[in-house]
Amino acid sequence: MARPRSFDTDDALEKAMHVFWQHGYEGASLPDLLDGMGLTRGSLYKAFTDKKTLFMQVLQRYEKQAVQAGVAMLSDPSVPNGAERIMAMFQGSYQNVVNGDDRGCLLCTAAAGPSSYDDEIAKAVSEGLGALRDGIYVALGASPKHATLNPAERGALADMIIAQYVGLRTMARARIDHETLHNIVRSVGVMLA
Amino acid sequence: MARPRSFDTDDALEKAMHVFWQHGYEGASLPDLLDGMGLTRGSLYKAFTDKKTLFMQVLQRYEKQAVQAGVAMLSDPSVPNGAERIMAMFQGSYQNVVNGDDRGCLLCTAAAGPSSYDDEIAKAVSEGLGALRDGIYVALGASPKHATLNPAERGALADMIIAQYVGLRTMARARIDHETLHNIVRSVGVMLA
DNA sequence: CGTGTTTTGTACCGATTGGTTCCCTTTGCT
DNA sequence: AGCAAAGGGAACCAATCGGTACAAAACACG
Repeated sequence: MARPRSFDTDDALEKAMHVFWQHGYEGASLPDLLDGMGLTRGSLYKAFTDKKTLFMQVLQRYEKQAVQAGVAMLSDPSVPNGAERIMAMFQGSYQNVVNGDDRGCLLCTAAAGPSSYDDEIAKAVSEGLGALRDGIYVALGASPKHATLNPAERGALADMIIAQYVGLRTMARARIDHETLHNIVRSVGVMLA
Repeated sequence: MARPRSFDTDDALEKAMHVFWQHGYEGASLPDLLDGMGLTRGSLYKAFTDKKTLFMQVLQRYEKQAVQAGVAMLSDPSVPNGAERIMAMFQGSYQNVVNGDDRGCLLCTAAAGPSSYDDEIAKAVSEGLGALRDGIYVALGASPKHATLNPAERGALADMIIAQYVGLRTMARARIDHETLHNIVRSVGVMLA
């Protein structure tokens, strides 16, 4: 019927995700996105409506990708002890920093930023963190030490662990020294052991 | 010698702090600050050089005020059990939210924002959180259950608790539902008990 | 090989950003 | 009274913000 798109939408979205991941929602300017995605204004607006809509799609993608990866790790049956799965998640976050990636977590950055005034973003962030929390809840069920907790207590514990996770990744983004970050992970391990 | 200032510098700084607290560093525009501080561009730039310098002074003020208040609470001898002091800090943060203040913690917001690319801000944030961490460390020393920990373990535990604190306040800013926030505080209590 | 439809690139838009400059007023001190 | 120093207000600045308009280019289909 007409001229086909010369770029892959999914690929462009992936690139946009990395731009937002690094600069945050407000910190990512149109030129930043254009550069990172490798396309021009006309194409971006035709394909993604506007910056906010693009960010919402990026958030959705991040959830489907990073969050689901975390949830998968948290319900990995090849690690029988759920507490160890949770530890693996924290250690993975720390490893990211050691490997030079101190962008933190896109969701956590958005939580401190646009979530405070934009209801849509707040809702998406809340859902993403909620999914992670549920994954932790499941993992706790596979931990001998915590499986005996009643659901309310176990849920509250999952909420607390999510808070630790948000704290860790936010502090990583702030480039807090590695030793402190390592201590956090280590102490989480002690707490769950 | 010359005309004296018609506004109180300290008072203006206090007002600037609240503007930054609500909007974050990047989110606070000059007009926002001018309105909130009740002065004009000329006066602001003459007294505070520029936005960044103003923010650094605000950060310093926040440390001298909010952080020191937290540290004071954490070393309050009228509460003999240090763990209870830590709990009081978490409960205070939750109470803020219940009372309608969901601005979170200025330091935590800065951690997720400009700290990622501005070394000066990162340093100030790191120092502020460090002071709070040291306060927690001291409080743990006054907790029967934790005083026996060796210094390294106790320090690592303090680091972990700071991460929980950053997480809690960041999630508060993202307007996560009160029940979840309450669960976090409650579970911290269970953990420390 | 047109023709119609869509993408693409660019020029452009008004609004807003942080920051400067200027002039006038107000003050303190001699 | 008069001078020097500083404050206050507003006009002004270039740069950048997110977003739009439009013409040219590229493809699918008859």
